[in-house]
Amino acid sequence: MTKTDLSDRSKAATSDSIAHALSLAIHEHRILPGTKLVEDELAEIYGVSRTVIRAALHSLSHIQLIEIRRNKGASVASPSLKEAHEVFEARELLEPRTAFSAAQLATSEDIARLERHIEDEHAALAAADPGRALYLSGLFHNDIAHIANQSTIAGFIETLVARSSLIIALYWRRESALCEKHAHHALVKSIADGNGSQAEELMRSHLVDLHSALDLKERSGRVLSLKDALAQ
Amino acid sequence: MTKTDLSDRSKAATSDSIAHALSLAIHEHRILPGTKLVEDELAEIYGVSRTVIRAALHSLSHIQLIEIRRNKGASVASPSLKEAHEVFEARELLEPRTAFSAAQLATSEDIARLERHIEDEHAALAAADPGRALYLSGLFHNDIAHIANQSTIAGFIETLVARSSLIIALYWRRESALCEKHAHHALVKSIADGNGSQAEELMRSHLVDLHSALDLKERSGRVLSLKDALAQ
DNA sequence: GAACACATAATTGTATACAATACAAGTATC
DNA sequence: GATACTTGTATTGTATACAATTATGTGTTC
Repeated sequence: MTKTDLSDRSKAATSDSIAHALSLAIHEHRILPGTKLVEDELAEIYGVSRTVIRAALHSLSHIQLIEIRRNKGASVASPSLKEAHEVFEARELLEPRTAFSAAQLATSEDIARLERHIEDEHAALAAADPGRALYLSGLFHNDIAHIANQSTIAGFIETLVARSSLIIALYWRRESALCEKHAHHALVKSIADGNGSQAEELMRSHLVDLHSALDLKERSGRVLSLKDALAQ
Repeated sequence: MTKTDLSDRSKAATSDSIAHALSLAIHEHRILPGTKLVEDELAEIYGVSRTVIRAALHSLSHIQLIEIRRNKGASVASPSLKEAHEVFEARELLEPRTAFSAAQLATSEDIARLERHIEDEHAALAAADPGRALYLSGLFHNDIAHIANQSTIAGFIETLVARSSLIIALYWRRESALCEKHAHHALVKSIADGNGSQAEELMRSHLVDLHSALDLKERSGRVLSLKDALAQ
């Protein structure tokens, strides 16, 4: 795949589309924590000027997916262990509530979408694409927050899920992610049944489960070249 | 006060300092919801190019203090009534928890700072500067979140407090803000006593109180000229 | 060979120029 | 007189040029 393919892919890349593409790449662990994001390099990759790259990078820094240090540039954030715990504590505070509300508000359409997420996630795992599975699993949580019709809290959860992806890249312990599938399935079932307090409790235990699957050890963190990582 | 005074005030204005100045002006209701923020105008006021103004505006838009619409520019956000309720619901979910933790972690230094906030707020009210009093009251809440040593959640609360200021500008019903002073005093006392569950409960009822002081009616919303509003 | 100073390159920060878009006012046409 | 069209102005979007800062490499000295 050539450079032209990248820059012409979507006719004119906006800062939003670039931020989204980078975010996706980070979510899917194609770009790992610590990777330097050089403006010129990205500008050439996406076929725009540094101006729009800078806007995209600033967006991502506001949700703490990347870190910008003055005169030093941007790199993919690597949350400390304290931050990692904080993120999951915040999720344990917010998400059980959204699961409760979602159970009361979900339409059959919502349920279908949630089930589709689970299927897609399963397919990604089957296709040996754990990065994509992780991304889809995040979408699942975001979707529940949106079903709960609390866009403010949903926004917070979105950033927490995004940072969770970084945290998982750094501190994940378990090998198999299959544990999640059951949890998500059970959650959807209780939401479909309109059983709010059960959904709340399932979400809480699911998050505690994820939280406890983190470990102190730092991951190796080999870093791909930017161009390869973004050439999807 | 001349234009030069403004642009030379802090030698070289950075996008951060400008974002902070604008944020303060919005907090203190010197700039009201709906006000258009024109880049050229701000660039001249602060003596920098549009480039740095744009960065500042984007920061503020990420915490939803202002709204940027493509090719339409920025204006101070005016949250809908639904958003207003959401913000306070989110605060009712997060802040009682931080109050609880703060009660367990606060040092005597922290307590002193909280008491100083209350005094400053009282002084601002006495000086017939309700905007500043509101800002200081927000700082009080942010401070508690920081004392709780949960920087992730503290960040969320900061944005919620900021948006609360917009909401109060639009939907405030009561005349006197004195009700708050007692609530804040009692909160500090229970935090100083290390009584977590009492602090938690006081915070919850304080927020419910604030929430219930909102009303449907829209406020008049006369808008100052930008230059006057920012010439402090 | 290690530590330092200095020159050079790479990268980010800011200002400015120009292009694209939106808004308003006026003009023509029916 | 109402509507559609055109033109002009204000404002934002993007690219580029240059300044400021940081990183890198090379020699020199001990």
